[in-house]
Amino acid sequence: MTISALRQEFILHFGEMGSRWGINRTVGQVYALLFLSEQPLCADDIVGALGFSRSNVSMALKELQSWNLVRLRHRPDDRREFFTTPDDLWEIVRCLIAERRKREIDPTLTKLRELTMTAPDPADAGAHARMAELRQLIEQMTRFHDDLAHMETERLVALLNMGARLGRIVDGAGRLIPIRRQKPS
Amino acid sequence: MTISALRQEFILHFGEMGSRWGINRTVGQVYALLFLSEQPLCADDIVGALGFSRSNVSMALKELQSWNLVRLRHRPDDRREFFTTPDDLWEIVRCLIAERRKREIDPTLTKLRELTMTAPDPADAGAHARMAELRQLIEQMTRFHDDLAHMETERLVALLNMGARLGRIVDGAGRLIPIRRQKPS
DNA sequence: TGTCTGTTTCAGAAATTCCTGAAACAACGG
DNA sequence: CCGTTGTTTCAGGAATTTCTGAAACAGACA
Repeated sequence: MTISALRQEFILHFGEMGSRWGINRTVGQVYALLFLSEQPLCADDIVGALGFSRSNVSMALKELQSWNLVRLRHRPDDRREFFTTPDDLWEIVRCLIAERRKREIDPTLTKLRELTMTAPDPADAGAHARMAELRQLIEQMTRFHDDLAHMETERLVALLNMGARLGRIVDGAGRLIPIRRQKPS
Repeated sequence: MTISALRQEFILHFGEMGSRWGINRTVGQVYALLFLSEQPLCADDIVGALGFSRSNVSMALKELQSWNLVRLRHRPDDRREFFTTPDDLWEIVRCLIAERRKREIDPTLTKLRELTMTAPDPADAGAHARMAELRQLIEQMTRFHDDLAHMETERLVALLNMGARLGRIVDGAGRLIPIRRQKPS
């Protein structure tokens, strides 16, 4: 399979960024390929397009599935598995945030709870307090994320687009300020 | 230097999580140590506490400085450099978000702009459109982040604490709904 | 200038992660 | 039961990243 220069460059970029994003080159490239592809692709399509080994592609697909970043499709009279990415980009963003939280935040929160739930040894009072403070902050942020995660995309996007205007609904002391309907968009 | 079991466990955890967070074990441990420490520490203190080589610690400190996660201190009549983490956790969160954006998002945004600014070759229309869509979404999110980054912490925390109630200020179609002052906290 | 105290750089050793090809496995149809 | 088609596992080689010790560097001061 041959790939246009435009696609090629996008795919290579995702491969390079992969390590910064906590995935590897193969996973990055496979994802980029699927993201751009109009039709679902099977593992061998990907091997043909990117030139990785079959097993490497298999691993990459498994990894992407564990991230919930690809959807599995089947065709009638075809035993092969075909893969796509969700069309809705916001769904992708939600997945990314949820997975990163699961991998990068939750384990630390668990550890912090474990470490701060026991009574503080006086000699460690400072460290204990600092951990408790961190734990509290992370809990506050994850609670907020839980709230947003349940919200419909339209509402989220509306909030997003309010941008700086959001700040106007609370005063400097964090109290709610009554607002009036703005110009309807 | 000897370290209590509580601190030890926190530090080791940060070391292990380091790779998931895009830093390495040394950097993670050094950061954790500084985070817990009541006084500023110099490089040799860190070597003594963690047992890494002097040069490794030097590299780690440089890396932390590039992330803006540590502050440099000097003592009168002492040429050594001492390091601390900011006391304000929200300042740390801001740094983290800003730096991750710079490393993980901005390069991709640049690449997407580069790839989508040229007219689409008809054969690539699909891929071009998908990239444009992604670019637009990222621009929307970074614009939002820019807005929030300028906001004072009190306001941000207030918004954070509103959580799900935030959703009530926009209706399903994304239009602003007038709200009344809630019970003053 | 020489030495003392501290930081930085760098080549290569050590450790880790990534990738491959081969073999094992699994499901299906004849 | 066997062959066909597809997926998964795994040992080990390749590549990358991390870490170290030694040497270079930089500034202060006698």
